[in-house]
Amino acid sequence: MLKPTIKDIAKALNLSTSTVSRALRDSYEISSGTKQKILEYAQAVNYTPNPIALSLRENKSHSICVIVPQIANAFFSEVINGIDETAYRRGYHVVIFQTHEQYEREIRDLNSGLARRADGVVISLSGTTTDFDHFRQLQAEQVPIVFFDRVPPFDNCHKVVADNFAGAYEGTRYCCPRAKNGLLTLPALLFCLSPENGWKGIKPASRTSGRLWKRGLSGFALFDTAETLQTIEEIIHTEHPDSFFLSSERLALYSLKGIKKNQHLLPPDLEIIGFSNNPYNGLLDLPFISIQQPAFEMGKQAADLLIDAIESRQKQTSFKKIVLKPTILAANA
Amino acid sequence: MLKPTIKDIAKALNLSTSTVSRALRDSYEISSGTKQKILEYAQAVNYTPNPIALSLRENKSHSICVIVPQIANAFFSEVINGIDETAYRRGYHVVIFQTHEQYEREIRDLNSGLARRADGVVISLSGTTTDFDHFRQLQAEQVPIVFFDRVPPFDNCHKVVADNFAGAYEGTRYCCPRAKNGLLTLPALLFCLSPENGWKGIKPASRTSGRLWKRGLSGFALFDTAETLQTIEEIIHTEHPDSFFLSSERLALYSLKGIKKNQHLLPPDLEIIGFSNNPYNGLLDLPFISIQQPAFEMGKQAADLLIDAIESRQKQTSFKKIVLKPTILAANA
DNA sequence: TTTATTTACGCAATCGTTCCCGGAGGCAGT
DNA sequence: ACTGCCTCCGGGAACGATTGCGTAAATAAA
Repeated sequence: MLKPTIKDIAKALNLSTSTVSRALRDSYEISSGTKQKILEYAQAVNYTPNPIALSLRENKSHSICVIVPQIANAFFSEVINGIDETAYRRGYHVVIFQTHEQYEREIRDLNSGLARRADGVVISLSGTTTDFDHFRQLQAEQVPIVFFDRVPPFDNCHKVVADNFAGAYEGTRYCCPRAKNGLLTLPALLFCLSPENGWKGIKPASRTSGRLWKRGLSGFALFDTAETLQTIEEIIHTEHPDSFFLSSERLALYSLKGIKKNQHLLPPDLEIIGFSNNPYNGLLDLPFISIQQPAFEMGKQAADLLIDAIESRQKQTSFKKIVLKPTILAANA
Repeated sequence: MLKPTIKDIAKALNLSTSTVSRALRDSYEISSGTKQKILEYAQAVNYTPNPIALSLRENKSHSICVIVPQIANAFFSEVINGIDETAYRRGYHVVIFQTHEQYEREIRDLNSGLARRADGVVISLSGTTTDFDHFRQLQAEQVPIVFFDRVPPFDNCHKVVADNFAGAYEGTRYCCPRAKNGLLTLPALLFCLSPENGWKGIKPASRTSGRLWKRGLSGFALFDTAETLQTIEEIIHTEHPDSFFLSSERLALYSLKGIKKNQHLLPPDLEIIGFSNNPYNGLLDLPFISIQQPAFEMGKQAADLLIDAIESRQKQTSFKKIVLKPTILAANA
């Protein structure tokens, strides 16, 4: 049997749909006798309101659109977990989209999420997004939107980020004192970590210790796993670094593989530091000091911020930026 | 400005909504002149059909409901990735729910997913689900549903699983020949791996090598991370095993932490084997042989199976069971 | 008894779209 | 000229729910 509708109930009880609807919403206009009859019958046939009909009427879907570069990633999946936690608690559904680091898919995901009348968007920018007109557009249309982790370079929007400056600073301070031949970084994602914060986070620390800094390759080639591996191997062979700074989760994994494979070429007191939320970090065979972003908390706060924005009917004028502290996890801890 | 509707276009061009609708669907009943005018105008105002209205009319949402125990898990997030891949390709949206291993939430997730008129469900059972009436109910209501990995013990449903028998068999064969004091397993999830397969997978291997097998604790306490850690430490202190079989991703992580912490109590040629999809497995400081389930492929196939079922209008009478081969990843490979 | 007020419900529009009818006008065949 | 048949388009119901408005009956106030 198909899902019963209000019409079915009305017909069965010889009432009008308006009466049934009002009874179900416990309106004062309906006598308690009628109310009870309707409630009982609805219970009996297991009536549930059709949210699609409601969405159509109210132009609201009670769902939020979550757009991330990739789901299968320790950081993003934990953020999604946090978003889900809050959304579930506050009665929203979570619809997921992946950009696979592609600007074009970001646009398409955004369009298709909003075509479905998502009430708002939580997003972490794709690695190839350098143009932000599509977000300007959404802002003009008053679509509630919250950015997390990889955020756009302008201020009039809600943001939830980790304090990557502090993370990188503390992390490199931890690492540098023992670094001898320089610190090498693969800054593929640093522009996302925010250009002003990522490098600032590293630079002061490096000046403190007075070490040589050298950039590795930059750019998006490093999103490709094979290329990451190849790049790190090249660097190892030509530069013989004794320390590494790995600026993102995805980068970390394949860099570590490359380092492990060529470990015989590297000094025994090798230092590696990087952003990573992988839960296995404490169990690695490599001296990997990870800067762990508070992913779950970021997700929770981003969702709360978004739902607050959705539910406050008034036009957004002020914007929040929430900054959370990362934690440093020493190798083999 | 709000999204333009068919009605807006009709009004602007002095036509009826029927004509506009037909023109947009390229109906033969509309003259090419009119058609072109409508198409051009639609393009100009950036018209996109309202999928909610369509859903209401067709009683179809073009979205699939995905229910997993947890998102932030290397295995499940990769499965979701696979589901998303297929769903995106075939024009469906993915709505995610987590049970957190709770039967009650499984019921609620199922209800709320279907209340939103999801066209079908892809699900991996919660660890505390022992009763399957809710699925029987859905089957009676002809809701398309595909189970993966943790599947119910009856046959008349679609399933996508890894060949855990082969995985465990191969894995233990790999491991056992060198095991001396017996193999110890934490079978918390083995009932999910399917009672007949999980243990069968281990037993033949153990008989082959003639070793002693001993069960660790069973039950759901092991879903709790702190308790997993405590349990594994107890086992280490009392049993002094020289090998471990860890039957799930979540179990693996905390067991490994316990093993690492107490490594000094264990023999140097320790053997550990278990199901795990963590990408860092090859980089661990422990001799962990992981049985990797083809998570992405499982997700893809599950989604294809589901969408096929959704789109074949006829009542399902035969059911598919897809079995995929796991791969064994040697330690430090 | 008449009038005013409340109680308890029904009617119909609305959201955006599709699609079954029906119908006007043009053209050819008889 | 009459019938038949296309071509091209509009009217209106339907999907499921909510809600402003109207109104009958019941009750209260005069």
